[in-house]
Amino acid sequence: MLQQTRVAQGTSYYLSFEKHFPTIFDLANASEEKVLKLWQGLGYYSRARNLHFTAKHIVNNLNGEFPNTYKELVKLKGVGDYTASAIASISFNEQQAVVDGNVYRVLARYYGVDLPINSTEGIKYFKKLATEVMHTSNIRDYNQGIMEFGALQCSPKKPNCNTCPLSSSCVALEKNLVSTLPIKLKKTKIKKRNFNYLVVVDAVGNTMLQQRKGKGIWQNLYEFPLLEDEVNETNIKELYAKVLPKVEVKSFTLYNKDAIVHKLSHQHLYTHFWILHTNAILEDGIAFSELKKYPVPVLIADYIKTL
DNA sequence: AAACCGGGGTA
DNA sequence: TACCCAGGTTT
Repeated sequence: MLQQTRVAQGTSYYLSFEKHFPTIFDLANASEEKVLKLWQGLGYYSRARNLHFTAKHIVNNLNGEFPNTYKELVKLKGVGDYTASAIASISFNEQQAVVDGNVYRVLARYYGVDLPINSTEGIKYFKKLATEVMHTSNIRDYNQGIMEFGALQCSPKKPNCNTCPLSSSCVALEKNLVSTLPIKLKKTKIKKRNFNYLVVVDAVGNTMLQQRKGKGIWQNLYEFPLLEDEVNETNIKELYAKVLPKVEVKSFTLYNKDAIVHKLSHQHLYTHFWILHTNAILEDGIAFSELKKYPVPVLIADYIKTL
């Protein structure tokens, strides 16, 4: 749950999961829709699907017994090197060094390592370095300590070098490289997409949602029928049929003139909502008051709130 | 190796 | 605006 997510952001979700799923059996027996609903707003939804998959795997194939070694943990879907190391060391006292974003920063600065932390070579190098320098006498406290040190003392911006107990032997501080380390390879270019959501209102005031399938963002979450084209007041009358072939629409109303820009880490979504009134009665219509039961992206949840 | 996958906080 | 977050999986 905390992968690429601040503790402060994830805490309320953790408490919610703990309450709804007190045991791994409760999680395994839940529907994916319920798991995604409770995850709504946290992002990186594959984590929720992987968590759910792994809960079912442990219940059905591992006799409900949680793996207790790094080697077995890292086989679980959604569990990589960091998570396996964290669980193995903190929960089971196994000698495994964790390397999260904090540890990369502390090690890169203290030892003056300029290998990119997101390169294949860098990942391998830092794991080896972390393993060599770890304190084995109390691995669980050491691992949590170095992560906390990175979060509070050796922070990404404006680290507290003037009060740092390691300042006398920190290579980055000596060479004036604190602000340049760690080095990270450039991220990929952000793509722009045009989203046009069709909010149907039928004769009895119901609307409809569709579930996102296949690859791409927001897998298995719900949204209004989507047109990903350049849509305007004129061509909407033809284009809508691409997603709503069976619905006869009597009026098209653009809800927001200026695009709502929803920013993901790798995509910017320029979004328009269209209200489509129809005299028909939708077969799979949903009352607007029922929309809150469905797991939806923040973009959709924010729109529903404004209604 | 590079791309993909969210949302929010911070300087 | 740019960067980062108790990363992992897929292409």
